[in-house]
Amino acid sequence: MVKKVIDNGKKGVRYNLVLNERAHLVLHSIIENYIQSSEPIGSRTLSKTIGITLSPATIRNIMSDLAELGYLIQNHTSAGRVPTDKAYRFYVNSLASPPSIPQQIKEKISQVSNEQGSQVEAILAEAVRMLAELTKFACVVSTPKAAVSRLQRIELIKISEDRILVILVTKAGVVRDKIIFTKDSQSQEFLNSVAEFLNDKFKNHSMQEIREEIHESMVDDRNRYHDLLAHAIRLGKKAFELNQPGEMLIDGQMNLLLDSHFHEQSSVRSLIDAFDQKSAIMKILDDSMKYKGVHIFIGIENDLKQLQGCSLITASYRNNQNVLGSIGVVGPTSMDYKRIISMVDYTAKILSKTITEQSYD
Amino acid sequence: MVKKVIDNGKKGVRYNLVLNERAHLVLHSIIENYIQSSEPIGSRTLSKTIGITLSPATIRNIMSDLAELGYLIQNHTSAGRVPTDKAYRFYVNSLASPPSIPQQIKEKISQVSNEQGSQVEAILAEAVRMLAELTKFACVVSTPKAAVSRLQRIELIKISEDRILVILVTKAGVVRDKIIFTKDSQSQEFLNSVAEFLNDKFKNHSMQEIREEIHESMVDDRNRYHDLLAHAIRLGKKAFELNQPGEMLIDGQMNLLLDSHFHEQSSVRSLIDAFDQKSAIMKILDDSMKYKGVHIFIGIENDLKQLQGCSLITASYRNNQNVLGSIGVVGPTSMDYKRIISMVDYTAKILSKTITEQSYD
DNA sequence: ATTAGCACTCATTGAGGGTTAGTGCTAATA
DNA sequence: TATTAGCACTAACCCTCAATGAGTGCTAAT
Repeated sequence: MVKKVIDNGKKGVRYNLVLNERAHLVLHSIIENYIQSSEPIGSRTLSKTIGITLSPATIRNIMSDLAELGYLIQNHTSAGRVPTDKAYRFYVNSLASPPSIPQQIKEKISQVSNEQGSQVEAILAEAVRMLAELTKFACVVSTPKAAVSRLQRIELIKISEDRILVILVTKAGVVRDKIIFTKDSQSQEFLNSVAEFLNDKFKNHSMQEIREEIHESMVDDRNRYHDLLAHAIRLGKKAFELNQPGEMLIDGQMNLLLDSHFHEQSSVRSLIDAFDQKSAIMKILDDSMKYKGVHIFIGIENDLKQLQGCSLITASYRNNQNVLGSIGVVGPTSMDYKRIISMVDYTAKILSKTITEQSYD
Repeated sequence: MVKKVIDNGKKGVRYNLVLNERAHLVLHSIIENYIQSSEPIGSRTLSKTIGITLSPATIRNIMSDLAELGYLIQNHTSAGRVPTDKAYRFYVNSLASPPSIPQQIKEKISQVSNEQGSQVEAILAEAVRMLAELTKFACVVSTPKAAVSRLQRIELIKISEDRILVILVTKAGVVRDKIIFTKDSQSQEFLNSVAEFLNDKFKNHSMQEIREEIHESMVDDRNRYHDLLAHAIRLGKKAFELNQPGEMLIDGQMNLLLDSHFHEQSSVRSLIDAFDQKSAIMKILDDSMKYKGVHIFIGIENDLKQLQGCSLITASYRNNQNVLGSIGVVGPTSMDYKRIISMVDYTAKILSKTITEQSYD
């Protein structure tokens, strides 16, 4: 491991692995140039576009240092330099929190579901589509986690002798339905009573809480002898368990295929598979819900192999009470971070606002 | 327009524009070769692979005739021949109704939702995904038309002072929900009565019928003075109107992009747009519901410009009572028709079987 | 009616050569 | 001592050109 010493500007004082201001500027400039052109940046080109006057030779020296420090690589001896993932990390860290965003884009994003009475899923679908259209990359959004969302109402509908359709409406405005089976057939009237009972008892509780409370009720022996209660517990257990794993909406996958960065590589196939499986990307979105504001995963930082040529930019959205989910953009590591970050950030904000307004409170 | 006369085999008798048996064989062979190799077929190659002994020169003569009749084209003078859309039409017409299908594939398709209690949408999603995986093309399926499906149950849920969540469960097993607005706030109890009234009156009626009956009730002045009835009619009108336009599920679009046939052309972008808009493809699926069994749209036969490089193979699925929707494959005109037709046909059959079993009757 | 033979066409491939954008190193310079 | 000019060197890119090969259409022989 080579440890290169670079002058930090102050005469006589030297630090290991610290770049001076000029080196920062050069690196910054290389990255922005590369993001624009997608072509290796040479010393000559750079000396023209960079603000200060600096000869190609000097730039070459600096570039050589940056390369040794792992910020740049050369594809072959006589080619320009290309930023590494480390360089992009440096770059995004140096960006001020969400860069400004053109008014025009703002207005476009704001159009996401100003229509009254849209369901949450529809709003999310529209948002992810809009974001894909604006960014020209693939976009994903996770639907509100069932576990944290609060019950608005439950309905039990008898659809055949042994099947009951359960409909759960959450405060966040999501409707979920599933079918459960019973051995002993119940009348619709009885089911209505059971549903009413569950509504009374669990309205405004989170799914997580409900599951726990039901579990507690089950261990309490006394409840067994109360017919309605016993059925309510038994059906409730089935109704609230295993609320299907968090869903994810995807849009604009096509954009990636048409993007020259991916077109060249043969790794397209595996990238698509990653999207098909969903679970891995879902995990990243879940992760990102922990962070406040925009969060960025760059290339190699992704656990998932197939995503290592990509960067993910995510932001969580929420209603009054909870963080509900996360929206994100998947693109090449050399994407225009400033632009995309501001879009993701703003979209998440609009999403939060819209969903809060539509909440059933 | 040249009218070529070809010997039909019987000495001395000649018909206009009728191919003799040998010409049929040659055309058939060219098409099957081309489907396999995707490369222009030359006379030499063909004379080797075709069953009967026929010199390249003879084949050249026949090919020349076929070209004049519009079954083959040459990209340039010294290239082999390529089948036209007309040739594919000839080919599929000559195929016996659904070709046989390997047991292995059969079993795979049969796995589509043997899981109990799946919702129709989930079954369709699984079927379309399976078909995309097997065919390696893009696949689409239209969800059951709301208009023809019969009401199993309606629920009205008050979610805020001015919003009511309507849930419609159809016999076909589809759950639809939407939000309607009211000016005058009603209690949940009252909504329950209204729902009960609507259930009594309209259960087993098709959406189409219900809309008509409601319309009739509205013009009957006497109903205005009955409070429950008046509300039921008013809410019912909103609840049953404009059941969102038929949905369509898509899977495997990526397969098209990775397919060499499309990769070459620059028309990929417009094809994607066609999928994004959905409406045009939806229309074709709707069309195809009229036909019994498999139906095939080849290249130029498609009204939609963007689809003219493609063939669509569709088959409708149904339950006991109605044709519900249509499932289809979109691929290049040079697809392996035998293989795809059998798969689409079998998938539609399995789909019909599964959905009939899951129907709420 | 069929086929062998021949001249011709055109896409594809690979080699050679010039051009260009880039590098690293060294010596001169401010 | 930091910066820069100069120079030799590299490798991708592009152009041209010739050889190759799969294919054709036409004509004459079978």
